[in-house]
Amino acid sequence: MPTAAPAAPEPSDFIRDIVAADIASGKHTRIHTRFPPEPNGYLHIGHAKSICLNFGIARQFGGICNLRMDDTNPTKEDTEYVDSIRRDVDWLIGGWATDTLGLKRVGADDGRVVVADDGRVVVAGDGRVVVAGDAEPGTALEPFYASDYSGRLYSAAVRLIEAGKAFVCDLSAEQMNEFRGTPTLPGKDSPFRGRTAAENLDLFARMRAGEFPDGARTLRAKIDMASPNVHLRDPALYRIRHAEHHRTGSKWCIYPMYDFAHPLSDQFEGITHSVCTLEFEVHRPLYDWLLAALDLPAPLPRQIEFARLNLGYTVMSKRKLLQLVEEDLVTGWDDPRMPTISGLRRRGVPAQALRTFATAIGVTKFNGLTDVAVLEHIVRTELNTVALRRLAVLSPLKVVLTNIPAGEVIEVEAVENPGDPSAGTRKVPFTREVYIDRDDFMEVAPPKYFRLRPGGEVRLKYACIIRCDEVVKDAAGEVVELRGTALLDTRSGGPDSGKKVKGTIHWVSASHAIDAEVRLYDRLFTEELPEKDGRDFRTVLNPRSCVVVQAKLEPALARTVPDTRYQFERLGYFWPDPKDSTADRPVFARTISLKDAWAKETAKA
RNA sequence: UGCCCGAUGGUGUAACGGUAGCACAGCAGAUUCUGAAUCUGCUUGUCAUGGUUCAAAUCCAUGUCGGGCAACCA
Repeated sequence: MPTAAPAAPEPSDFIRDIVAADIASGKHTRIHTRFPPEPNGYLHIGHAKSICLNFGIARQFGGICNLRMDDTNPTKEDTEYVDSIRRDVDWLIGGWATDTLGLKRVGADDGRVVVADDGRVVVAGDGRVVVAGDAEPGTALEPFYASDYSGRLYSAAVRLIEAGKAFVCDLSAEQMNEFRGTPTLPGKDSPFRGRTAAENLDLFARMRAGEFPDGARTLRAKIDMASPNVHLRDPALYRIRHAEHHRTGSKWCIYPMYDFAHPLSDQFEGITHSVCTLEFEVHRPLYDWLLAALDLPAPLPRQIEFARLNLGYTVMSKRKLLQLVEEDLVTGWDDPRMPTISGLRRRGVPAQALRTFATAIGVTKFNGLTDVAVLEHIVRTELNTVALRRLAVLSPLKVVLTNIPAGEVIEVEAVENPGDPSAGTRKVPFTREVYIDRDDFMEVAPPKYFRLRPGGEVRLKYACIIRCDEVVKDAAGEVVELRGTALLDTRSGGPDSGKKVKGTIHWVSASHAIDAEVRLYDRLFTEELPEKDGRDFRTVLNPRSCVVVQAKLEPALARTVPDTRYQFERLGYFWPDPKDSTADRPVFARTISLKDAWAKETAKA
């Protein structure tokens, strides 16, 4: 295994500045963040940014980051998503922040996370360690679930009612919309706003008991219908939903809203910094109001917002990704063209590359568009250091080297990784008949073309220089074969090995090559902004986002090592598709192409 | 047009009242048994206008532009 890159300096951003200041001022003596996805879709690279931020902060400040399923809407959530989220988080932070992953003992619920005398985080009243890295071996751990807090959330709502700060409202959804006013016009008080605490308590209990149908009543905060912030205009806290919840089953028929459940979940878990995206900025006054209204003890969690990731040549919202999946525009959530974490993983992108990317793009409140070239560059850099070099021909053109006797096998030595001598070398068979890529031969070539042309010479990497003597065509005039001479004295290590030619190309021995399907992935969309000016992103799908070819590979590729990345020399980084590749029928996926200065040159012309 | 937030090269980000830096992209060259990698060099920026100050990207005011907010979603 190559040694890890030297430890990068810890990142710095305005959120980490706040965290550091809160420690310096003594406001907090420990740091606790959380990553709270709703299990209604797969995680994508935007979530990766958030994961790296939240776990990165925990790591940097010796704290913990809880994984919490924000599952307060039974109609949208599913255990398939819970499982995928767990997998993706484990993979992304594996070996990096696993020690900071906050989980809880399976079944432990309604537990307040507190710090014990020895500094360990435990669930109060339970006493069990909940940090994954600290857990006793064999302890079954699971993420936190907002739905586990149903009981305590309900109690908090009751207290709010008792304090006269919440009321049961009989307005329908449409009526509530009318009463809310508009951003420019103040709203009107609900006619049910004046109900007594006793009446509210009774009604809320009956809501819970299932006496009313869906939508019949809500529990609302009593704040200010004239507030310029519409989220403060007596927002709904609980709604009636007679629905099966993926976790609590039919135990509850009332479910808390995000604005009610989230700040309280944070507080229950002892979260110190609740980091979320910009669209929740206007919710922050409500977040703070709720914690204050319940008179909860300091230090209270603080919500901080940052800009979500926007990446070129892709779409990012769960809704659109779901659409791609449901309309079979891709093969699934883990299609290697998807910006999902599972898609990127299957594509062959290392977790470390995603982490490096998350750090590289920074954290601010500016809503920008990140150039996908940054991601591509980081993936190449990461792979370049670890990938084993291999020879592979994607579009084979046979070359017969007439001066090599049929049946003779010349073993040439090839380096595994030029940047890592310890990776060693391997033998590659070189014979009379080889395949080269069609791109590496031109019958009529421009002056700056360095590869093979009639009468020209080129070096076969690791072997020797060859000369093209004859071009064989079929009836249609297509080039079907080349015949040439191997200049054996120019062999690597041979007497004329120092001879210079402009070009060096890759090749495989025709008789030794193995056949394999190779999937050449490219950007999913042809436009950097798929939805620019309101256009339907489906109209700019890249028809060449997955090009499948039958390739000829050097024999060493018959045996691949799990989790190993390969560079097909001069082409790009590849690895066996973890789902579809078998020993009988190898399937390789291109993670990313190599930079191609020649392609750029020809594109200019 | 009510409230909230933001604005630094093409893109993303740093500079926390004192030399506008870094990365990507781009361009030019060196090197190369990968037209990769590596190495050199270069181009390009503080939204505008006022104000405070010895000194402003930074503080203040106004404007401009961009984003967010009116689910019983999160």
